[in-house]
Amino acid sequence: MTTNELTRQELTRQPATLQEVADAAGVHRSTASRALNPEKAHLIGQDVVERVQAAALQMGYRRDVLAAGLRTRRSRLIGVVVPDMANLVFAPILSAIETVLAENGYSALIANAGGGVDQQIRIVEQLIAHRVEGIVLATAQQDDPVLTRCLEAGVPAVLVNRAETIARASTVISDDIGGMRLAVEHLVALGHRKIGHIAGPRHLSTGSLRRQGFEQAMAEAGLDAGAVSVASAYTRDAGRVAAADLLDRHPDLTAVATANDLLALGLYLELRARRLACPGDLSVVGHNDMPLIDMVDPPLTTIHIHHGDMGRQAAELLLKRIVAPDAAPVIRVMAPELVVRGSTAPPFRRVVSKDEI
Amino acid sequence: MTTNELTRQELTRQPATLQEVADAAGVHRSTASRALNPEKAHLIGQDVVERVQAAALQMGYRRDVLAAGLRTRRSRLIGVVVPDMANLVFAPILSAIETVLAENGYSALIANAGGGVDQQIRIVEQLIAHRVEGIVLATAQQDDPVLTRCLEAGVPAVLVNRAETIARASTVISDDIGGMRLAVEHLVALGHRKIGHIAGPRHLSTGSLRRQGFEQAMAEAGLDAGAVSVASAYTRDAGRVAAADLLDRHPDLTAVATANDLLALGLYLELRARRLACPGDLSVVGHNDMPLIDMVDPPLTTIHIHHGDMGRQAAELLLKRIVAPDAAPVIRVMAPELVVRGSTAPPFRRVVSKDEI
DNA sequence: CGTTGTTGTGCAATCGATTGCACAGAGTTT
DNA sequence: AAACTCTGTGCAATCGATTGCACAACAACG
Repeated sequence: MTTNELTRQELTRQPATLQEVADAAGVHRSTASRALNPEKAHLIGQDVVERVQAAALQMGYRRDVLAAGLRTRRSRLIGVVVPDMANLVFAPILSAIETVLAENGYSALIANAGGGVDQQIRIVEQLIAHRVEGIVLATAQQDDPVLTRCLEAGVPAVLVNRAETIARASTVISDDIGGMRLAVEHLVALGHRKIGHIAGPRHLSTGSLRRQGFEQAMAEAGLDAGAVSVASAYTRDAGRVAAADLLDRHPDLTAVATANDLLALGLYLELRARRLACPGDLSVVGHNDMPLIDMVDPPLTTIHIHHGDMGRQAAELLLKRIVAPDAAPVIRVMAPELVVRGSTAPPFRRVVSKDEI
Repeated sequence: MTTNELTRQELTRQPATLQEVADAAGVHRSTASRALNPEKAHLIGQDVVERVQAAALQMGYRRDVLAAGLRTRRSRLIGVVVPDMANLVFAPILSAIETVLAENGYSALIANAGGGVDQQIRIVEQLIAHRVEGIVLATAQQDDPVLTRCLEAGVPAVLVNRAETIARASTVISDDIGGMRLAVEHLVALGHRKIGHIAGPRHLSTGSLRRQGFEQAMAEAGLDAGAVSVASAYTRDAGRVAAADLLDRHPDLTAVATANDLLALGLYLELRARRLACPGDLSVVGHNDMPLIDMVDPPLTTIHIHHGDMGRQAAELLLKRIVAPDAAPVIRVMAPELVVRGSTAPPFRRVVSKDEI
């Protein structure tokens, strides 16, 4: 015993174990376990509960989540997979998810999945190996193999920001079609008729849905939706490339609605290079309203998405799913909002406007 | 046995256990364990190793990190505590940390610690309960109680971005004094003499060090460093408040060096409200070079910090510390760089310049 | 041929907590 | 007084993998 005392003394670091607390309180460790668990404390005599709690407090006891998890099969861990943490759009989503999880006693295991599907699968396997109780995927593609893997493994999963066409899991997304409609309607109301679109990658729901939204809204306005250029990724550079292509092919455009703020910034770059003014020569609408985008020059008119809310809802849906794994998938569509800033204005009537009928 | 088979059949989801793999390969589970561990596979006959690996592969076996960790006391988890994940400065740091950890077989348990010290302590306790093998703190204050707690608990910790005056743990920071010197020297070179400073909170190392840097550089240039206003937090709003105060008290300033890009943006707001032009009436230098800051109007001249590198180094230091816990703390100071954009210019000689000698 | 080494496997304890079941003792009913 | 409930605790198995130690088989040696 003395030896034991000494050892514990030496390694002050080692946290007290349940057994030790139980010994200190003079009860069996099972009793201590129950006394320390609010859900089961009623099974134990009031005085004993207090004695155990006092001992635990005094010894600085902390339940070992690992050990407990082994037995209960509850790790209190949630995996979160994002394509790129450095992408500002995900910052508020992640932040909100983490907050909700923490409020519910969970911790977030966050992983970057910049690489391809194989890397994503590896990451998910890692998460599963850590026995996460659920996974939030912000990386979903059409027929996502990663989601398939989660489903196979029986790990509850929810999708956020990007969706699949067929809902195999609960999902929280923005109304991408509606958002694009807001953008187009705004431009049409300003008097634009020649409106182009810089679309996101086809395999991402945001890319294809927003493009659909563009085409629908244009059709409803009786306008031609032919001026579309597809960016290869949601980056400034890809946006610039797509913008150059679009402007080359359709020099008569007076406005462009883009699928993403970064693409809009790429367009800004290209405009600057061509010495075209925004909104003087071309009006631009972005999508997402990412942080700081209100400070660019000119301040970008864009579609605001409540990313924080999306993250929060995704986390809540996941937690619900964990307690009721067999409920039907829920699709939550968040309404976006148009935020008018300085990048849109009525079209400038060019001198060479005789070619307009 | 058949019952067991059936159960497993029903719940397809349950991953195979080591025991089952061992049974399938016709060996003891300890043998299977060794065969599956590259470090110990040499102890086992070549043919057996192959048989076990084949069985494992075929049954989709994944080592249960929780169970293994219980025995080995290695959770393969690293805690990361940031003040605010939504703050763009931390995005690249987090991203880099996660990448390095993943490369080394670790996962990142990331937690937001927006609240006060008590919340931070709670979070650290949570992390410890999850038996993290190390912690990265991006929240350090002077005499940080959180760090104290980590040290007590014997959990290796490293500080990133913010430091303590006395180095109790390895730290990776930017050369805050040097960075500020770059800013001041740049302004002086442009011809500015009346230079102000918007400082960050005093209890953060970045706040006090950058202020020191400002004062030193001004002294070296033989200028008066009296025009300083302290912001209550690193936010745009706090920056604007401090800016208003500074401009009120020192209407003759021709340039301001701020301790942070967001503070600079706050200053932009205040300038706009006062109908003052930047850089026409006032030159502004930021600090950090956060994402997108090059797109604001005017593009902000700022001090670039290699946040990704900082994150990477912090993660590497932590991993080293885990294998050699008793090595002396290392302080890694990263060199920042001046990035000249559009917010700085030579001072405008005002008409009322007769009061200059 | 007996002894000593090597090599490859199996056995069983262990990590720390949870939980179904057994059981002792007090209180209630017939 | 026997039979029966409750209540509060203890016992021991369990979660899944790791590892020190024992031991068998076989080779090499004197």
